[in-house]
Amino acid sequence: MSLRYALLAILRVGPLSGYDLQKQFSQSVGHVWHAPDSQIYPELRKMQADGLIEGEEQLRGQRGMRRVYHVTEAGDRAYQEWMASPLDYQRVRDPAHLRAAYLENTTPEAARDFLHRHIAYWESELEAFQGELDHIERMDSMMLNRRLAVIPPDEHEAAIEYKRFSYEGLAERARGEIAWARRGLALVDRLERVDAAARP
Amino acid sequence: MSLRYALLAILRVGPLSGYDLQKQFSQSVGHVWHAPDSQIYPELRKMQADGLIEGEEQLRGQRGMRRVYHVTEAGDRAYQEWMASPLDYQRVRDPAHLRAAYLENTTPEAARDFLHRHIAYWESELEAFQGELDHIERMDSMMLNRRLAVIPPDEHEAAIEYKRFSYEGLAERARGEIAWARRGLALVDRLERVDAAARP
DNA sequence: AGGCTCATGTAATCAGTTACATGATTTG
DNA sequence: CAAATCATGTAACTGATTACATGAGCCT
Repeated sequence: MSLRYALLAILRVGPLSGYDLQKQFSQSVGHVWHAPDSQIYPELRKMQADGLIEGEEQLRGQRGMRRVYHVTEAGDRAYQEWMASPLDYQRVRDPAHLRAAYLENTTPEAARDFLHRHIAYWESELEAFQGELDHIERMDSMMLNRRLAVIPPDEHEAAIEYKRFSYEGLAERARGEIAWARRGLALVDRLERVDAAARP
Repeated sequence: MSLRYALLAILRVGPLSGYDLQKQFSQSVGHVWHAPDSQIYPELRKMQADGLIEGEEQLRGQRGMRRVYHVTEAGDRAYQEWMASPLDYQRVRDPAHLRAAYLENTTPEAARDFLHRHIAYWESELEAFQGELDHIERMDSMMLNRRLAVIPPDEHEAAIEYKRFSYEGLAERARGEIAWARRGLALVDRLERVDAAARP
């Protein structure tokens, strides 16, 4: 149920159309919370029905139309309440560690393949996180600048630091996953040697 | 869709009733993949319909009944195929890092509260992982011993080592989250001091 | 007799994924 | 005029959550 709060967080900075929101999502916040357009549009409608946001229809050209949403007072309150409420941690459901726990059930080749893919996946994630951190460092993140434009200068540091804090946490997790999978590869090698020694 | 493979992984070791399976789940594998009984029973029925497992009705006392499932050849094949196929990484959806990225939108108190809860959550997870690692170390894990009983002795080491590998990865992640949240607490403090200095 | 554990589910709902569907506007 | 991008959705399905529902057997 965090989707609506993710949307509110972005909309609070300033009104956006569903389309623009979706773009922002796939960039910045998308690294933390993915949502396809087919989920965003209906959710915006529901949020409007719940009074959290309001949509304003704007004409684009002759017949083109777009709906620009802004956060209502009730929406802002709901967001604040969410920020101050305890997060509900959903139960673990970790396919990678599930598979890792049973790697002896497959061939060394399949085990290595799994671990190589795990490394590739987290390396690409890490690259994305690093990219965001670079944006923050160079202050050219579209999102961040939009946000900084609407808050007083003495709050800029906090906005920047928390964003960095969040992405550094993600980057560290990615590095941890990569290091873990590399140790896994070493383990596969070692067990294969043990196995070869046992049956000459 | 990993639930059925998690169930197969446990059932492959030996036949179990839905009830026993659920118990095993909530212990060992449950740390990696949570599933409530209301999901396990229907899934077992579906797996039977798909020919992956077979259930045998057993009487318990006069009228009591239990269905003991075992993996079919087709189920074993499906499991092997899954183990050799690339894992599908579902998109990120991380409420904690989402909130962290926007902590400047709330009060220092709420920010600290969030971080304290994050630490408490991951400390309890870490304790569970450590507990499992201790079981593995002392070789008194119910699950592990069940597994070791049905595989040849020269494969014992692999079974043990992969389990350790998996849980060590989880424990490390937990430690990472704790360290990250502690740095977050220090950041909240620092920003509060900056803020206090700015408006005397 | 009462409480615990064994044992098995159904029903309603929600969140998310995938595929499909359509059309206007801008830019080269 | 064609292609890219702007713009908005619907429909079918899957996987997971929550709440409800029931009853037998075992131990004290």
